[in-house]
Amino acid sequence: MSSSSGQPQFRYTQTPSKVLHLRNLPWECTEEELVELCKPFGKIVNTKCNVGANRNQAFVEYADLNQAISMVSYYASSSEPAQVRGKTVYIQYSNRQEIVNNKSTGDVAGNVLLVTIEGVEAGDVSIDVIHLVFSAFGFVHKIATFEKAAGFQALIQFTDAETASAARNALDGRSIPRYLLPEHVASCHLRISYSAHTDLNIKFQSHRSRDYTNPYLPVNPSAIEGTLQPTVGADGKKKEPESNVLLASIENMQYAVTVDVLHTVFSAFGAVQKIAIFEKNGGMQALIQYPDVTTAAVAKEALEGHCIYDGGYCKLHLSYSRHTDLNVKAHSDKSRDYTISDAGILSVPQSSASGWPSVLQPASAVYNSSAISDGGLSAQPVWDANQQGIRPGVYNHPQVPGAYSGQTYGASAVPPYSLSGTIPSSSAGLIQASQQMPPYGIQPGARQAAAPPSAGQPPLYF
DNA sequence: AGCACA
Repeated sequence: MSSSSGQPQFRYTQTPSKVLHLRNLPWECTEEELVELCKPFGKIVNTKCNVGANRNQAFVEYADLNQAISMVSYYASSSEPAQVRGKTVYIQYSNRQEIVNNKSTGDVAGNVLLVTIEGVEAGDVSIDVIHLVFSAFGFVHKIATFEKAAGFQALIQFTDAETASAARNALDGRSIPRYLLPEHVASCHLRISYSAHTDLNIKFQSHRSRDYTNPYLPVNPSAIEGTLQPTVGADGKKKEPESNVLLASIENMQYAVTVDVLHTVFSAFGAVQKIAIFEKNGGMQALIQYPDVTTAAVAKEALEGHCIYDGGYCKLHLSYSRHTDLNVKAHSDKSRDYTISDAGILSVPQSSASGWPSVLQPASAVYNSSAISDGGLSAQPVWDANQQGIRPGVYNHPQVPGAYSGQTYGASAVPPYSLSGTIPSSSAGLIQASQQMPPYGIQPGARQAAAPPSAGQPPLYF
């Protein structure tokens, strides 16, 4: 019904409030960054960030209404939009007059944690992965997982409330390391509270529940991975069926990744037919279509976990798409169809039979970061298409023990509790040291908005 | 890019 009183306010008729509503924040935005953005305009008395389905909204409450007004009016007339990590932030008055923070109300510490694993489906995170992550804090007695409206959840029973709270404090708001997750999962944040339970009643060992105190508990036959379950590898990761189309998610995207950049990178393995870029979960993803599965598999194998840019920037995570033929605009800033263009567009050499790219840079340049650090203004191109330096050795050992490489975690006694809400801090160093991808001579973002950090502007993540 | 569910 069309009520006149309870009607949501129209965009341009919002009454000022000392609470501001900020949208389009990066999902990993911290309270500090929020305060940094807002404090020039007045005293901030309260914040609430990572709000909304995508965790990309926030609220900021000023001490005084005029301070909120000054921020809104400043950015209303500013030529530079409000930004956090390069993303334009949209600011408006909240339709509420104060931030309601119910921080852990009635949340009594117990020995059982209720963990909501956000952004994943039940099949994405195995119970073994959950066990691995939480075992770092003490003996995990029992785990029960289930799906609710809130998403995929798990009850995790520890010996006592002290252990449980240690796990909660360390892991709440953080993310399960990527290497423990299927490649298509962009982010996976843990929201942890205490359960009212003290002892879980686990009936069967199954893919949904586990009792580690009772090895004699029967295995539920109906709960064993059956025909409807996705193919699961030995490491418990879901395996997508192979495809000629790769899904790339790009982590730590400090520089603009354009269609052209992706084309350069992925063409090293064969003719790229189509590319489409889109936003998902606040991050960037792209679909890259090859003519065949084999080429896609080679590209996936070679590029997975590698970074487009030196220094851990624009790290690629690849999985097989369900698509086989993309329907994209022939030429836009977010997509390209190379199959219908003029002859000669497929100028990049086909991949050799060995599968190794033929356009790679000599290894000496692998650690040459000039393309980035001098702002892309380097006089000599870092990469020359005519220079056919192939160094397979570089690619034969892209992984280093302990790196986030997907196979080594089982051996590692210490889980990477760099499990940061943003980028695993240890990850950057590993990449820099060993997991680098050759710089394909890409000039970042064609010198557009996303200029690389200059000397006076250090990268954010170090 | 569009208002918080603990």
